[in-house]
Amino acid sequence: MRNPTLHDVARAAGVSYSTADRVLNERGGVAAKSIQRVQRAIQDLGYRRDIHAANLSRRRSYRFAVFLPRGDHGFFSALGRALLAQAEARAADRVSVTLCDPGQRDAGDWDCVALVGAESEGLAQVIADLADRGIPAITLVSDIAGPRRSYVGIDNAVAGRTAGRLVRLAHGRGAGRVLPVLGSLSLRDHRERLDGAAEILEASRLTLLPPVEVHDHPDRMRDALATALRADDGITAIYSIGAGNRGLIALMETLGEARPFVVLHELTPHSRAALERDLIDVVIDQKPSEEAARALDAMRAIADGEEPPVAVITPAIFFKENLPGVSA
Amino acid sequence: MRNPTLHDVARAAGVSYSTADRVLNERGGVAAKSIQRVQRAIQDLGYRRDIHAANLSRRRSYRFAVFLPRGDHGFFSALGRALLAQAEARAADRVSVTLCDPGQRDAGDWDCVALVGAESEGLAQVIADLADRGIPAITLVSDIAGPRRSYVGIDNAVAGRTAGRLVRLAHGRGAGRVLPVLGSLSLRDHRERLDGAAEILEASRLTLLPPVEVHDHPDRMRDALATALRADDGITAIYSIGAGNRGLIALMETLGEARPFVVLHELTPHSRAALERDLIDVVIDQKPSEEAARALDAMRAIADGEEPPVAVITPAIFFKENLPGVSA
DNA sequence: CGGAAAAAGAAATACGTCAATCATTTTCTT
DNA sequence: AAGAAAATGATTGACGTATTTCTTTTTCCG
Repeated sequence: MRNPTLHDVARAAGVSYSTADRVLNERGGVAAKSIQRVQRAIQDLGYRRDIHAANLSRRRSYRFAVFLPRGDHGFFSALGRALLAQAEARAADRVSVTLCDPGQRDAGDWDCVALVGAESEGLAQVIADLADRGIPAITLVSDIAGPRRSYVGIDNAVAGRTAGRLVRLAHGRGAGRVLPVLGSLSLRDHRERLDGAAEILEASRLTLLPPVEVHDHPDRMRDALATALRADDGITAIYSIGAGNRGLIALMETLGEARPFVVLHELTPHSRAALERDLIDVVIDQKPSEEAARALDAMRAIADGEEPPVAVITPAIFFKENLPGVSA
Repeated sequence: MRNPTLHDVARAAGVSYSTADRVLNERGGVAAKSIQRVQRAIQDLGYRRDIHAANLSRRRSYRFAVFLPRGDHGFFSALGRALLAQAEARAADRVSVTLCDPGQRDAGDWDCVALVGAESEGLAQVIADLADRGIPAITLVSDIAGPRRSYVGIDNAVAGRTAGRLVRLAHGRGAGRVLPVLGSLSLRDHRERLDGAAEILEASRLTLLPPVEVHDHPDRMRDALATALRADDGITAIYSIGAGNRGLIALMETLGEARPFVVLHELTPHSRAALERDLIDVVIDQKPSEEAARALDAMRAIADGEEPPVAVITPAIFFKENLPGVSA
């Protein structure tokens, strides 16, 4: 009943433990036919290396680095916190996470690193650098062009379509004008969300207005929105694609009952409070803690030489009515 | 830098390894003052037992049992599959899961068991029985009254409120009549969902009709719905709380464009296809695979003598537009 | 066939914990 | 103070794998 050990494999293959070990760990210096016999035995017995015993023996720990954009970019700081919390929770599994600054030259000896995919910056350089050093990498939040890598994050186009669907739902069969607000059109994720929303709104009686860029800044958000609403009193919905929602919320507070329907991203204490106070209608959340958990799962699998599980995170939709309790 | 071992603890406490071990594993026969010194050292050094080394040494495996209602009750069979899949994925962590029939007398030697909370059946008996044998238990899907246990599942009241919110959203400021369909009013989760939905609809211009009981049966579902729709042509929305949705979907197919707004539970191949074909509007999903994962997390923590993490699962909301890819 | 190289085997130590045994020391009883 | 009991210490061999060193056997080549 017990799982077979490498000793069992060796016995079944009719070779010594040493040889089985040499094959398993690809140490070389083994005749082709021995390799085959061992692999055959591994197959037959369904042998799987006991990864915990192996880790114990080689005193291995999982040293992961995550490069997050610096600054208090709401979602990224939440993700950073979630990653550290997850690492703490997995201390028993020998997982450690270090948050790094993407600007800085890195010379760490990592088992795997995670990067936030963004086209700007010298990211391609960093990746090439890592590849040179034989360090595997995954991307977070937003995938990146280039050699295929494992990706953990939400599908931004799906998020945008979800927003579009919610806006449509809120309008019933009626008409309306939807104002998209985003950080910048040069940000890939923002563009993807916008395109996703546009795709859904196209087929309806709703008009998607040209997007306003507010560079994720609350004050600009507030001013730009106030201006836009003054200029066009037919706006029935706002889709806030990026950050800076404190400004949006503050503005909604001044409008009272007559405010447009509002969809925004990321569940934060602010957006949560705004939902509860009926200042906004829907929050689409990327679930940083789930993303952190899946990212570590993927990195561990890669470090163990396994195939990382596919992990596309379905964004959560929160209304006032289904806010999670204290836990999340 | 390395984590302290029990040897380090013993040295720091000025006792032998044996004594430290006796304290750690509560083997008894240790003087009070030695106990204190060891515990002090554990504190000071921040010692944490290497659970993997421990498991290796005692050849431990996690033997879990899950009692699921028999029959092809859509969600439960999905949950069962998810549990087995999760167990397979955690084989490296020595996790094994056995699905059991709640009717049968059980004499297994489990490290932890999970039960579906339902008031009926001799469940209280089973739980008492387990307690006698010193086997810890958690509840799934629907919590149960009685001594506090760890619970993993969605909050059905929240799910119901979510459905209510979606129905309201779909009606804008307009009026409408909402028909709830459920398996039986005697099922706690169904009642909870209904109450949740009622709570949200109350404050609106929508009327919540008396619920129809269809006993989770597709044919009854279809007939009952057809009858109801014929009798009341003012029905603008249907909230299907339980199972048997194949019947609902088949009926919608015959109605064409004029069909009411439909919210139902559980993402299955059927409901998924119906979403894609615009036969229904929203699916609220309990995420069986996530529930399985969290359940195993909780069971493992309990078996390791740790505090199980709180895990209330926020139901996912699916439209046609945000259906997950192949993976989920 | 002889010698070198390649392949295979044997053995030991370690990782951190568990569990058991036996010897020794300390503490308690009366 | 003697003897019993309690507490402590010392030691050992697992668990399944990694890793190294050393020896022995096999294979290959000229």
